[in-house]
Amino acid sequence: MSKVTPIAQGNVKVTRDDWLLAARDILVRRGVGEVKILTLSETLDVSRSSFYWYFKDRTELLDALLDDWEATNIRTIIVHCEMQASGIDEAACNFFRCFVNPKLFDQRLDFAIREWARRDASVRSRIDAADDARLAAVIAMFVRHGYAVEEAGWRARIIYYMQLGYHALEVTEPMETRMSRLPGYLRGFTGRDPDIAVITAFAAYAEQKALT
Amino acid sequence: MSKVTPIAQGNVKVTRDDWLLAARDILVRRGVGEVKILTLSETLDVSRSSFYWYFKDRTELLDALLDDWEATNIRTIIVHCEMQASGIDEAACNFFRCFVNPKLFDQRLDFAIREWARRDASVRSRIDAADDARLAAVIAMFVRHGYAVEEAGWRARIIYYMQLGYHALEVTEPMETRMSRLPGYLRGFTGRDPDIAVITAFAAYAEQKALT
DNA sequence: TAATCTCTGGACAGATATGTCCATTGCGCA
DNA sequence: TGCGCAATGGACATATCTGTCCAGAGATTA
Repeated sequence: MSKVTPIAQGNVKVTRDDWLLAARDILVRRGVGEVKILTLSETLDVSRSSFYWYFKDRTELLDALLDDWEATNIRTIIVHCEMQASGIDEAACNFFRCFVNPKLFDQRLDFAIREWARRDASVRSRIDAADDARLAAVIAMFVRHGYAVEEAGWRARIIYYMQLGYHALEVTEPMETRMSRLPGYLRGFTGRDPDIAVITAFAAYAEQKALT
Repeated sequence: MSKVTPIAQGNVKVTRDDWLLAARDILVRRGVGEVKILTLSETLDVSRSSFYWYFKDRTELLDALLDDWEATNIRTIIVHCEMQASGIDEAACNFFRCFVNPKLFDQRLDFAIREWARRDASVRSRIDAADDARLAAVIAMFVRHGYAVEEAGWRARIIYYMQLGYHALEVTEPMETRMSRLPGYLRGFTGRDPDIAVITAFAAYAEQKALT
């Protein structure tokens, strides 16, 4: 009687995706090093051996996580840069909206991968390729709106770096505080989303004429 | 004869600082998770027990690394922001020079700490405090050069984020490539240092009048 | 020379991972 | 109802890392 239903409450089967999701959660919150089969099996309330039915070994799981990341965080940015837009301001807003929407682009996942890359050369080269591809898309966006390639490359780097740095901080201050820091001439834009602050910062910058 | 001189070549004593330096090296290159006493003892070619003479346990070593980081990477930025300067451009250059000089500010160490913070709340609060202190110094710099507090806070964030993002990428492209991407009107500034590119980018931006 | 202090090596115990093997459960289907 | 297979649990072997204990090597000092 003490072992009637091992699959107690949920009675739902643990799928490959469950392992993957749990792993991704740990990856994001604690880093690759903490993605351990033992830990995952405990959160899923399943024995470790079950893992080896779905995956050959830990490496196969990690590879799947990388693929998952590429699907989420690369294509999205590129697509958003290529969206139809009437002017550079609108185009830039497309870009930033995707960067800022956790359903489209998971910045914490992105940083978890960056950390991972520091100790794994193959991951390093994959994220380098990702950065290149994204940057190329942003550059193309500027070029499409009339900037010379040289100038476009420069501007693309400024906003891309700025956006990464913004996320690197994992800014957690409440919306009101952040809003109150905005200069008056930007506050009109900020009704919708706290992170729109970054968008408007760039939009204001982009409005400037190139220096000569 | 097989064990004559255990302390083979160097014959130099392993000091507490040796442990600390080795640990810091691993921390920067591989992350906290890889800072292991066993690994360190192997690189130092000494038995593990020696470690416990200098440190109570692994935690004490990690605490020491945190203190080391605070001494290196916080005070420096603040001091450089407070340096005497004739105008905002010169002041900003002071700020960026320190950010860019690995002897004054180790950005890889900074990111290693950020990664660590993701899985340790106490580290999280220390790096949050560090970011606050640095940002406050940059804001003060702008204020000292005539910007209103609100505007200063805004500008400080833009350059601080941008600088972090620049480092997040661990940019490794050769100097010529990077230089060739600079727009002509900036290229005049770039004789001295590859990373001056970032400085001039900001300097150009800072020259702009506030929008109204 | 002898006593003392600093530091190190090696043995031991215990915690935490990974991966393998195999018996067994329970669901879908003939 | 019973068969077969997808999926799981539990035991086992092994690796890696931490921390403790203690004997003892070397240098320093009395």
